[in-house]
Amino acid sequence: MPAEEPSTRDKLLDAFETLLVTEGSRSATLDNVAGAAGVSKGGLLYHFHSKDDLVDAMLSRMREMGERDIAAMRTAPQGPVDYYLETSVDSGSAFDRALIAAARIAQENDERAGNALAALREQWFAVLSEHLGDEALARTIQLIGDGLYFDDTSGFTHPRALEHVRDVLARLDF
Amino acid sequence: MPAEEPSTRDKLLDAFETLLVTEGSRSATLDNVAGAAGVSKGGLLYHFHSKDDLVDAMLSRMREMGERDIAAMRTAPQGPVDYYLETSVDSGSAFDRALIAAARIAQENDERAGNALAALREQWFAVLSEHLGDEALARTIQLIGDGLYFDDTSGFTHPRALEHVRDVLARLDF
DNA sequence: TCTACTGTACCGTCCAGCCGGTACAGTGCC
DNA sequence: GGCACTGTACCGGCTGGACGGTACAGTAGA
Repeated sequence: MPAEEPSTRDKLLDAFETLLVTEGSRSATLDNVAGAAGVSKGGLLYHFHSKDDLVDAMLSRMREMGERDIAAMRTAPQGPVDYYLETSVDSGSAFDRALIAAARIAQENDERAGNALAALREQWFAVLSEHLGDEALARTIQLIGDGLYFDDTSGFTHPRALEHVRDVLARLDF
Repeated sequence: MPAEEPSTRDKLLDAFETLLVTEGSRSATLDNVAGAAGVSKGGLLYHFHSKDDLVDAMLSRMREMGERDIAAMRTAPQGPVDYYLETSVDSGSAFDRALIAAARIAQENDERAGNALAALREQWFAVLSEHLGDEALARTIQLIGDGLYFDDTSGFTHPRALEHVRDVLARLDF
């Protein structure tokens, strides 16, 4: 089937996230978001009554994707650890973009974004910890995942980072 | 000797960093920075001709602290690995604050900040890699450090994170 | 007719940067 | 010592533009 054209509402959320990720929160203005989505400012404010509304909607969409991600992690054929690490290297997926966007919002002292991210992190940790039966190792792997994320979002990505991590983790044979 | 009162110039840089770290780049306006430093906006602009100037000065100060940090890491009694991990858990030091502030600036697509951070990271990696003689392990440890940083700056800190990392690294007996 | 917009015209506030001024500690010179 | 002047450190009012948000009239398609 042909890829369905996303709704204007989703295009606006996509544009908001993309601006946050690629240019930071100062560039994510209503005018810029509307422009990037190919919509007028009036059109944006038709769908979202305020910037806060836009943030809420973005976080809701992220939570939904988060639930699907946790489920996928639990049932991943390569196991949760490898699934987690792989998806921590920014694949450019919609979920990754949403996560980074939420982190940007959280940095501006936004509790909603902070809480949403914290909740997700707890779930990831729970799956890792449950699977490994080793809290220290689960914590360490989550830290490595955080590092991979941080590097990607800061432009410090090393092409062989994931390979190196796998190499080291293999020595621990858990 | 009594603690010397920092110069107005340094107070302004401190205030700029603190605002970036605690409230994000949107709050780090010239008015807010001046106010937080107990100076008028005119006073701020006497010392720094523009916001760009303020960023340049902040990065210069960070680079100086960075050189001292790399030197300290090389000669640390507990070894560079532990030194690196310990200082990755935000101690609230001036250097930590500068690093986080620079990361915030870098997120707004600022090449100067991005390059300054990248240069520092290369040096940290070089010391780790040299000391360990193991690129994969050095990379992994740097990722863990990045994760510790990311968590701290995002409010996700786990009190026993460092302890857990030490536990896992001990199993690798390098 | 209803939904989903466009486009324009605003408003009040915030923001970066500019500029005229003030205070005051020196410094050179008669 | 007295005067003229310089440089440093700062104040605070102002401007032009950006920003979030409001209001509303119009329109194209289902």
